[in-house]
Amino acid sequence: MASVFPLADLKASVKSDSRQGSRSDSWPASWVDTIIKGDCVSALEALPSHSVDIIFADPPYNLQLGGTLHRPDQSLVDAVDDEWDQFASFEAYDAFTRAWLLACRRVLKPTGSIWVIGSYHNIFRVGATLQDLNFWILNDIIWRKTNPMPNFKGRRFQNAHETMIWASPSAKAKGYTFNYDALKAANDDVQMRSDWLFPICNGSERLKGEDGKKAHPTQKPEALLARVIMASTKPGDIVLDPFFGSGTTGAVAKRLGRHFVGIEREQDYIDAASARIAAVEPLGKAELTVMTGKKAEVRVAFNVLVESGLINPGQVLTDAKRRYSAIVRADGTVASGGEAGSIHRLGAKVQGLDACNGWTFWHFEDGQSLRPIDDLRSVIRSDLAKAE
Amino acid sequence: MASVFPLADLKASVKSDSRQGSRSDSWPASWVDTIIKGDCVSALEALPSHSVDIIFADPPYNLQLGGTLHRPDQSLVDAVDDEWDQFASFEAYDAFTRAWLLACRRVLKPTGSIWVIGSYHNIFRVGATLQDLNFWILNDIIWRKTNPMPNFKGRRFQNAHETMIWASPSAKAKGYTFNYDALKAANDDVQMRSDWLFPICNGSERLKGEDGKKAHPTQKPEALLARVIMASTKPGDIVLDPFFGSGTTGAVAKRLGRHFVGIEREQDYIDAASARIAAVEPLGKAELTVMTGKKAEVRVAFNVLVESGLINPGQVLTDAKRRYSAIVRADGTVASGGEAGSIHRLGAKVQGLDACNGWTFWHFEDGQSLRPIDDLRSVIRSDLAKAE
DNA sequence: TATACTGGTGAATCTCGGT
DNA sequence: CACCGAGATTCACCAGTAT
Repeated sequence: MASVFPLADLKASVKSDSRQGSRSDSWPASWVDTIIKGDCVSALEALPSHSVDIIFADPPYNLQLGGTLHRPDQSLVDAVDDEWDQFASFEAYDAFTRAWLLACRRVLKPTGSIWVIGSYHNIFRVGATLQDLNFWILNDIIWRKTNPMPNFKGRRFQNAHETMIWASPSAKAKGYTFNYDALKAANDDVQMRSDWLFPICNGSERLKGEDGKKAHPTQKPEALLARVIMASTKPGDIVLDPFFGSGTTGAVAKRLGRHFVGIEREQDYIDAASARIAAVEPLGKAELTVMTGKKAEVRVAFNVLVESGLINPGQVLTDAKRRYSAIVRADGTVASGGEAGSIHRLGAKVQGLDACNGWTFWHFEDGQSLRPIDDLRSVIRSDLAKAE
Repeated sequence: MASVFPLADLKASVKSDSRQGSRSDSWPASWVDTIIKGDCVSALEALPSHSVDIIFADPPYNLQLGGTLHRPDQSLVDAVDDEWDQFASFEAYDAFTRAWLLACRRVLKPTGSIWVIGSYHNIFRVGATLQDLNFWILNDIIWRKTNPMPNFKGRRFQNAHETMIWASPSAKAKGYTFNYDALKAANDDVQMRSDWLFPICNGSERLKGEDGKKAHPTQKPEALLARVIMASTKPGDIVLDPFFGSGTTGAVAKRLGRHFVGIEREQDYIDAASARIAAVEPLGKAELTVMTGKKAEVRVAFNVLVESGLINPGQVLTDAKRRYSAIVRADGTVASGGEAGSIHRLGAKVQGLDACNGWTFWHFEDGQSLRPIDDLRSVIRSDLAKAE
């Protein structure tokens, strides 16, 4: 399991397979459940046509980072500045994308489908290229991260998600696998949505080198791959990953009773992935119904009440005994006597305390009575519950 | 308010404005707070350069030239499965996208930013075109729908989100507005993420025609626009919407004390939007005050504390744990063990770091407790505020 | 043994004004 | 344009150590 296949050997082996006639004669093919060492496009071109069921691709994102970035405590952010992520221009990136996607399409069965993950740096280019090559987009899927890295300089929104595109090889190809009922059953009997919530990969799941440092800079969480594979493959299918990296795709495929093929250039990554996959124990048939992921959290912030019109800008809030009052502003902050801030900060400030729960401290007029604004949060929450 | 401006009249008016010299002579310009009737690109080309603060665009995502909206509907999918036609229509869509984005960039101030919303049918092409035109993507934002349309056929994931791209006009343009502190305060004191949760627009907010049918097929919720506008504009800014439709952008901009400009071809939509905007009551100045953080405070240099006697030459400063100490000198520098410099440089040096905020690092004795010298800066600032 | 505290870190296109 | 220096800026989670 997880043996390494130098590209030259692969070519000879595929040739010999084809000489023996129909594929079933030599099933499983020599390259199944191996990591092919070599360039992504060359390796894809060495594989037989229409031979894999799905492709999961995590290509370089082409990040364009300025200098170094420090956290507020002055510690250095360990950025992805590897050579393999550098491209000279958008044109170069597009040519690369086109080449590997074309090679993927030849290898993919007509009944197969392809997943590509990326961030705003590259995903729009990937998506447009997929369409240009007449792939047919089935969904874009949002991986919402429970614990993303913050924006340290406060100049943008916290980049809290990545995007996956799921596509079939052409508009006419309707035979792709989609385990709708299993997903629905696993999702409390409602349809699986296009936004998924998972933590990023760290802790014991994160592969570490002998130096204790992360073995790969962009290791994806197994839960994410598990949902992808459970959604769009059947047991025994072949899952190809042309940018194998730390081998998450292979590890999850093996665990879920699927075959894998990885393509990877760097020996260090191949070594880490081989050892990792060797340690994986496939699940029994009965256990293959898992991974519902995290239930969507029901955090409701104060600005949601303002944006939804339950609280209006200009409205006056008071504490339960009407000793303090504050005015709601359109930006979702509250103001009182020259001071302004969040419901929590201002509640603390007017009382001269360090902290305060603004949800229970501030009240609004409801007819003749005062009610805590927390009551309105309950309204939002029950709306959300109905919706989900 | 919300008067309609035929394109021919607009051209004459802008010409006459420019003859009068500086913009302040004719402010607000004739085209502000109006709906320009006409083709999107022609209307944009008639507006002055660098004249609007942000652009919010909800472009059509029909990939056919005919103008019918593309929906993920089986019959329409079948209609475009000819590969050549499909490629031709992508090209046409790209040319259209390029044209209106270029026209937008000329009209946008260098300190402005642009938002574009779309779904997987068009957003990848829009994003790639933005990058090709050297717009600089700041974030992609996911609008998660609480109540999306179900997927009836059970062949895909429920399409439960749309994507917005937020971009500045170039990588070098750093002056865009982002009300980070207000967003954070409104979000229970944690920074705002890139995934936003809102219901789709229905119920009483949804504009209906006399026949009781929806007036516009893709009316966006006001809450979504409110967050966009509160995040990236200041009161009094001009918000341009080149695909005005039912006028959500104009209605929210007016309510939030911003100016708007809409461009729309169809008279029915113009009529609906005009009436809608006319009924909007703008909020007052107090409600529209945007919370700001330290970055917006007046600068107070350390030597001001020394000159005003709040800190005395010879006084000893330490860090919070009394591991490092420094002596204040009369010129407003501090010295420690042969080294000297600004509070920031010396703070960095004693810790062996590249940078340090001396205001929060250095403390002074106040009775038995240590307080950061930043507390004294607040004293100066409140004195300054009283003096005004 | 349980709890509290400290330190580390993750695909990041992350300041701004003056000279 | 470049360069310089002031000084502003983080969330969730895990692991290891101290109480």
